[in-house]
Amino acid sequence: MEHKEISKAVIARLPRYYRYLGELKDEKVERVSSMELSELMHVTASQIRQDLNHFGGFGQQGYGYNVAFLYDEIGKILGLDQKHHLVLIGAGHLGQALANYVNFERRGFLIKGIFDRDEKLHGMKIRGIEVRPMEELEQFIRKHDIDIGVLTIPKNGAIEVSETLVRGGIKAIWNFAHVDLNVPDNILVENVHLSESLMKLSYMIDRAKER
Amino acid sequence: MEHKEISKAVIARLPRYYRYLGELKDEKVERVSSMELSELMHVTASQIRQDLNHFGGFGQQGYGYNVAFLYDEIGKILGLDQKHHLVLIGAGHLGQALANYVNFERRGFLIKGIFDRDEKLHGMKIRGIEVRPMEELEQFIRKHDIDIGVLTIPKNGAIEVSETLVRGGIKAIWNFAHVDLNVPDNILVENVHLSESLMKLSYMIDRAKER
DNA sequence: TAGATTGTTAATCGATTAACAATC
DNA sequence: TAGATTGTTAATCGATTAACAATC
Repeated sequence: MEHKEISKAVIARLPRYYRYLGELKDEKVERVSSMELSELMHVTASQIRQDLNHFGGFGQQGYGYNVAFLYDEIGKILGLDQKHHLVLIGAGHLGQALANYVNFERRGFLIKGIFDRDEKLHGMKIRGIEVRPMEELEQFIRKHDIDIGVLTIPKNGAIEVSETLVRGGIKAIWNFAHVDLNVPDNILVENVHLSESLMKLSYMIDRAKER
Repeated sequence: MEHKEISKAVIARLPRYYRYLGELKDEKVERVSSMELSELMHVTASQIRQDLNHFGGFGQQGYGYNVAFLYDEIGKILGLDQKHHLVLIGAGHLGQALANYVNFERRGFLIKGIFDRDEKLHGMKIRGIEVRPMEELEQFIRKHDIDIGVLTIPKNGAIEVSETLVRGGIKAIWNFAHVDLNVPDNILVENVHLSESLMKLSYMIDRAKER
């Protein structure tokens, strides 16, 4: 599959297509046209076709798209046909929320280890996974071939832990700490800054009021 | 303050400016130029100036921007000088993570009530806030002048609860459930779809591999 | 005043939408 | 075959970057 730098905007829309197609598939819908999908998702049919064509022709003229096929193809594009090994750093509520979220596992994201600074938590099990001390983190990544580190710790420790993750050979960091990590270029970072999301909402509320 | 439809992209960047300015302020930095900030944040100086000028001239030629002043101004734009009243629906791990996050409160986001379907949780207190039954939700919103409903429940219940929130007179919904809510136009929705965020990361990992 | 740096206009770049020929 | 709908090119729209005059 060739690809000449697909824009972030396109990629950001793929999971949403995937979700809608999954729902259609569950409803046993066999085919869908870009126009039907467009009405369902409130985006233009043109955008759907344009987006999908970045990855090759999944549809068929006069017919539309086969739901199950397109669902699988987008899944492959998103790498959901592969297993990813994660470690979770920070066994607080947020960490536990993620660890308990069954759907991640269903999509191939397997939490292999959980780490926390607090020794009172060590040995405790969350969904069968033991909480380990930070000292073991670097070794653990190496030994268990971990792809993704999930940072659910306060921002103070985040930078230091991100360096440990990098030393261990992680490929990507899913960062919930409210800092921008400064990692080498080949390490991928996806930030989830919840307070920034809330501030956006706050902005919108105040504007809406004025009208 | 006039404003002619400021784009979402600009607004999405404001909280990040706010964060960096807060840090500079804590370090007792008095002034900052768009170029200094640009290097710190890895964005163009041009973009910073362009963004800020949507809201009026906060800087001064030959000087730059006063950190404390700009911090406050952006805070006001984001509505952080005002109190917002929230209710949290879903007292699971994610809900508890949010309820325990002190910084929200510091920024004026006050959790007034927590609701859950599970009656075993009723009466339990999270950071001093009692968990209440869903039946009381609509009344509670009206009575306590609630702005924002936070949905930290599985997607099955989310649509129904969002309707209750709307009936109660909520202004905005911070939605962590993996569905798109279909609410009236005047209700604002900010989605946090964690699994979609993780899928983006997965996509990037698989691309990086191929090179 | 001279130097620095903003505010703002103009140029570029990229993403979205529209249109339509290709084709199932 | 005729009708439908894609794949794809072209047109539009918007966002980012560059440039520079205004001004502190």
